[in-house]
Amino acid sequence: MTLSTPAASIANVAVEGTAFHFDKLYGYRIPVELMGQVQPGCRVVVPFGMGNRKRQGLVMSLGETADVEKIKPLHSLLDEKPVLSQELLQLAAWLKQKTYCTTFESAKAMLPAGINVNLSVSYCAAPDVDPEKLETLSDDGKRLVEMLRRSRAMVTRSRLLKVMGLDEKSRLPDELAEQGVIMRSDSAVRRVGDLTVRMARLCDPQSAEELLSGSDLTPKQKNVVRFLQEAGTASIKEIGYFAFCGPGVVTALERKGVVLCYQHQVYRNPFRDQVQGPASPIQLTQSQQDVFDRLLAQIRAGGGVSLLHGITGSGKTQVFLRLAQEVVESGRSVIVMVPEISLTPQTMQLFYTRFGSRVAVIHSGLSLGERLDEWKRIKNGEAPVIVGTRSAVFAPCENIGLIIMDEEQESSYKSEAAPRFHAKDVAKFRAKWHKAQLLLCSATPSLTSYYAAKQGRYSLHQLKERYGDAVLPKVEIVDMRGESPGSGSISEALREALEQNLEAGNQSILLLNRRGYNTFASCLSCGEVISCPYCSISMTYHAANGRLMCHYCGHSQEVPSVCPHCGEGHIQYTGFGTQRVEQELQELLPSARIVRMDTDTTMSHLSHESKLKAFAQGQYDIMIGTQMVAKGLDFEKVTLVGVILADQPLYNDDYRSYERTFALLTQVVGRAGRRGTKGRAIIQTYIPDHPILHLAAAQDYEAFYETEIATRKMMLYPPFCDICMVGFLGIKEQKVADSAHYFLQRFADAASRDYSDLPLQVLGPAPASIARVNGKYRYRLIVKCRDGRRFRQLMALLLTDFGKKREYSDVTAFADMNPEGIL
DNA sequence: AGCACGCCGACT
DNA sequence: GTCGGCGTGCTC
Repeated sequence: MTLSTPAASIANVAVEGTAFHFDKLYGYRIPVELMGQVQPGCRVVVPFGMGNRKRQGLVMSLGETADVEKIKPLHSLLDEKPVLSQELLQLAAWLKQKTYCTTFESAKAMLPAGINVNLSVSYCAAPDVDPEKLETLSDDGKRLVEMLRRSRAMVTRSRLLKVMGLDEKSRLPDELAEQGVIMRSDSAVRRVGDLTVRMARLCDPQSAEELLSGSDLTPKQKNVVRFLQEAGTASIKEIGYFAFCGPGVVTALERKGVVLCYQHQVYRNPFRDQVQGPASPIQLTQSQQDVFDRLLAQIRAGGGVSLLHGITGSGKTQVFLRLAQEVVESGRSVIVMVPEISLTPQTMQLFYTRFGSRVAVIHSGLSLGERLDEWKRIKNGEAPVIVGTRSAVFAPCENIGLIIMDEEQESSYKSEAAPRFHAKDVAKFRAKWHKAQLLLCSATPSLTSYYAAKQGRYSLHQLKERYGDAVLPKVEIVDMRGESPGSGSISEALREALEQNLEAGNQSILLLNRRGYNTFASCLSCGEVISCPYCSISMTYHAANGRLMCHYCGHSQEVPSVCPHCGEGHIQYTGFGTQRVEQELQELLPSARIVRMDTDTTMSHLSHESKLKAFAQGQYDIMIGTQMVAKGLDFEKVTLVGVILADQPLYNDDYRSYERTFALLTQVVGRAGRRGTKGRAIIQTYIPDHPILHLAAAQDYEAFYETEIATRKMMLYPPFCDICMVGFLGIKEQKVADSAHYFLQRFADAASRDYSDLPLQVLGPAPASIARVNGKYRYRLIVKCRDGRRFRQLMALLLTDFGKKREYSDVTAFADMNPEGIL
């Protein structure tokens, strides 16, 4: 007989709500009753910290341990089947390393929000409490116990505190629970339930006649039996409808053992208004066919990363569809990512026509329930084609053959909240795991991707001809300095072109860059611009609700009648809003039917979609709007595109502003004249000599790339380095600034000692360009570096140290690798 | 972050 | 002498 303690089975758990500096896997003993059921990828509830508060966790792995002493048991198991596969668990661990978040945060990004549980705490009165003990309680305590006794049921913590008028952080209920006068219970409540339907059938169809002739059943019950005899099986709802009875009758029959009821899970259907049309065979042009052949060969040879550079209108989508078809036929899944929600319905439609219900869609516009259902369909292998935005990259597929990322340069593929990942990196991880193909596509690839392709790290494919007989539009640059002052935002040349186009019965698109076109409210007397009380940014006037809104925190307020600064004068709106341009345009062309597309009005995505549809059907002549008009679907009758002012984006103090401007102009210009007719594009600007405008006008990506890559190399910007932004966030500005300096100090120390081998360059700390958001001050540090293992080790160390620093406990620090927009 | 433990001052 | 401040350390 040995004296050593037997090793216990433990689960290594990623716990929710840990901070980065104490995030690790915590070991929990698996209680006997859960033995064999707890698997990696299952969610659990665990006691955490000295208070043993219940927290959600995710089992990352199983193991054994000898020191049974300090280990706690799991509280409960939330999933019978793992919700994350081994692959996604590994991905979660990798994301933590790569993006400096907690393991649970990584995992959370992979799960549909609806699967999440709310760990709620509730209380009820304890039975048989010694009345003497009650006497010792505080007044609030007595009141609380009395209240719980009266309600005689479980009361949630939040409701209890509200009714009692206590603070959210009050410890009173827990203290009372410790004293045993009330009882506490932690339970996990699913936020969204499965949508199930109660179905019924006869237990024994043979005996139906017997039952009908007998007198055991009431007339209504006999009706139900008669109906089920014919129908076989039906939902309770259907029975109610056809047998003319309420659900109670069926329940009674169930009790008598006549019918059998069961739950049937149905999926909510986000395709409600999609039509599965006739799928005509895809005809590829010669160059499309060449690209297709090469990509297919690559997929069959075990995958890799490739970049498809196809000019606008070259029919990339046709190639996607054919590839997807091949991959699905070989029994593997396809993930198709698009940058914006407003593009999902159109892409979905294309795929839906071909693959029907085997397509699943994932984006933030779906309800929680819909997302949950789509997630399940994918997990059950019912939907091998997934179309969606950034989060679709985490689709729970088992066997991926192809991942397509359309418009790969788009900033929406980068997450700006923890986990701060880029979907491209995640896609690379998954493609490698599955030996799948990652296909990046764009008419204007990011410099980084094109560089990688030129270096031979990605295979490069080009589509240089427009599809069909479409030709590239003729582009004119209009010098706005030549326009008579006060004539508004539309030049004579543009007005004329719009008029001609209108008379010819063709459609036009006008692009406004959002920046610089906000409508500010300012005071005529003192000139003060009204700004958000929580953020250092001007408020924008919204005609839709007649209020001022802050684009950063969403705060909205009435337009003040007197200036809050000088106390008098009149408030006036300045700037050119989309509304303003629309109005101006309407005056110039009274007969034109104009539709406006705004990204920032509080319109639902549904109305975006219907507006796009109406425009496509020719119900409008001119569409005017921000960025998103550049990315809509193909409008056949659009032959003129106007860019109201192409200056603003060039002045952004971001190293990528040229890249973005070039991409935007190329895209919007490409909208003109897609079939047959030669299109025309007019770019208005105050800086007509700027080379970027001419490169965009010429649609010459190659030349743009060459000039831009030279600058990047000289100035040391990506792809020649990585940029790591360290952000500091807190209420007290001085504290935030101090903490940033402290961090820099520690950083410099490490860089000159243990990490002197790393090539590093640090800028800052400086207040972020929007120094205050939501009442919190922000400072940032920019680090030029190489995102490698050593650097990540250093950054993780520094963040961990910072987290432990008590002095700066009210400042949060985070790192964001290659952020889009440097705040 | 959130909670318990522990070592000093103000107070019944 | 005790209640309660918040500085310090830990979270299986």
